[in-house]
Amino acid sequence: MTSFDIEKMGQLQDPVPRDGYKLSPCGACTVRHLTICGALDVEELAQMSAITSYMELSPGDPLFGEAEPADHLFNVTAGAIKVYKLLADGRRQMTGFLFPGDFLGLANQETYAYSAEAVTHTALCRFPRRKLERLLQKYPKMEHRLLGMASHELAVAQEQMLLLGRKTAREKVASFLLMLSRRATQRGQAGDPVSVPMSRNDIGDYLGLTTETVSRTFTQLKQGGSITLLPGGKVALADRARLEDIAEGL
Amino acid sequence: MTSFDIEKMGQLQDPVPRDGYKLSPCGACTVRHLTICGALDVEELAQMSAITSYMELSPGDPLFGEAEPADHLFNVTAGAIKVYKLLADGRRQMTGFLFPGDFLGLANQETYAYSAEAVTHTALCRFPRRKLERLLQKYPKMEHRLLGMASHELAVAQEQMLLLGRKTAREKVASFLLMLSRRATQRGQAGDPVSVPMSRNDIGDYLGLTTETVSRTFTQLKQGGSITLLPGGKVALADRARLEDIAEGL
DNA sequence: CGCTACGTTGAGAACAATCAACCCCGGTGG
DNA sequence: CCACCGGGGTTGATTGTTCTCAACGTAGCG
Repeated sequence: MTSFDIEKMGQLQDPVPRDGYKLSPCGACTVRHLTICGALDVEELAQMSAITSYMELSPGDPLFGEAEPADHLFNVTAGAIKVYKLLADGRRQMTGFLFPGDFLGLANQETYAYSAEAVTHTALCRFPRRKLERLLQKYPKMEHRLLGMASHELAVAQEQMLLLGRKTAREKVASFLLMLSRRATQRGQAGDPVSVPMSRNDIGDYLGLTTETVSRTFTQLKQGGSITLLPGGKVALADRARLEDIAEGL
Repeated sequence: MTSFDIEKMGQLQDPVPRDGYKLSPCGACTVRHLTICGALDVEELAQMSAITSYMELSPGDPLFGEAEPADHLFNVTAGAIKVYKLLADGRRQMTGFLFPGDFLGLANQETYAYSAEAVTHTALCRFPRRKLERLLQKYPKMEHRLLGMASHELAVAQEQMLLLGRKTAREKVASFLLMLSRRATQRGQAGDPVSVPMSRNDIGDYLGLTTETVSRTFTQLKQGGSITLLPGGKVALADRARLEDIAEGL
């Protein structure tokens, strides 16, 4: 599915208000302040709108693949995207999960360095790379904002390296749940029962573990009283302080 | 040691030519094209020079620590820097090794997100953050270049996540040696015998392994005919094609 | 009403960690 | 001069966390 379908929005995690949506979607965007568009004045926003198209993805739909021409950049407005790299034999490393307000598609090369695929039903804004670059050139403020976002991504990536290289399974899972909770809070969603929309297998590929180990570790944290597993892919952080300690290796 | 000492330069890996060094060091900089300074015209370069100071570090000297105020940014001009994050109990994850032409100190926060320390005798250019930011504001071209560098760092970080999360010890070490070789070539140094200036322990902390496993894996690659260990911390890539295959998991 | 995908749990295997010994080299001081 | 010391590197024996292989339960869907 690549066209914008207002009727489906009701199913999304973060429904966008209908009022004036088609004419000025950015004006109604609830996650604008989180992303590159948050830096813009009215005129700039109008120019962004002019080059933006909208799309939706169903769970499992690919957004783009590694080594494809990097012709577009995207902003997630609802749902969740997973981003990953593969080895020749199929081993997969998730490099990130993206939620509303997150930006993706930055590529130094002419091709994407990773693949992206929808986790849930997802809505995105799409910007043609060439046109966005012209805009960045015209409005250095936007490029400045983008640099800030890239710096932040870099810090997150380094934190993830620490997790992958040096944390135990238990520490990894605790860190993961806290990360999801913090990010949900940042975009104004519930941080305590936290929504965990991705599969155990996806989580494993994000944490450098197998499905089975993730499952066992959830069970272990549950039996230790740190978390409660709720229906609908929700997890209650029964003892957040304890989870924080576990995540830090204490 | 924090002052620039021209007499010591002869000991460095990448001696900087003396001609006109003190007056216009940037003009003589051999790694300028690799970094932010490569985008500049004469006038801009003069302004960069005006805010730049120079420093040297001996092996083991700290450059800055995690959570310190991020008051400066740096450019490595000779030697090697290691960058790492720590867990409370001392577990360490190296997030990168920096060589001549590499840039460090980008921080979204007011504090550094990691620690940096010299591996070998190292020379750096130092830029006060505030002053550099003013320059970036004045010359958007510089900020554009910086965004390109940050995007590249991000791609490198994702590759490293794939390594940490999904590669075996053997694949990690092969990937590491090839990475060192490629980067040496990029900055115009020998790519085969490749210089490996850091300790086994540092390598382990970079690859998410222990010293012993790194050592054993070197031995194994040596006995398999893929590499030869040379004196002076050099490694010959006896069978590069085979190393490439190993690194990719084939 | 099966079928499939996902999650959980168990048993055993494997890879890397840990604990330990030893070597080599360079520096230091008797 | 040389014995001693300490750090880094290598190798060996053993342990242990996580992976692998396998079975089974459950929920959603055709």
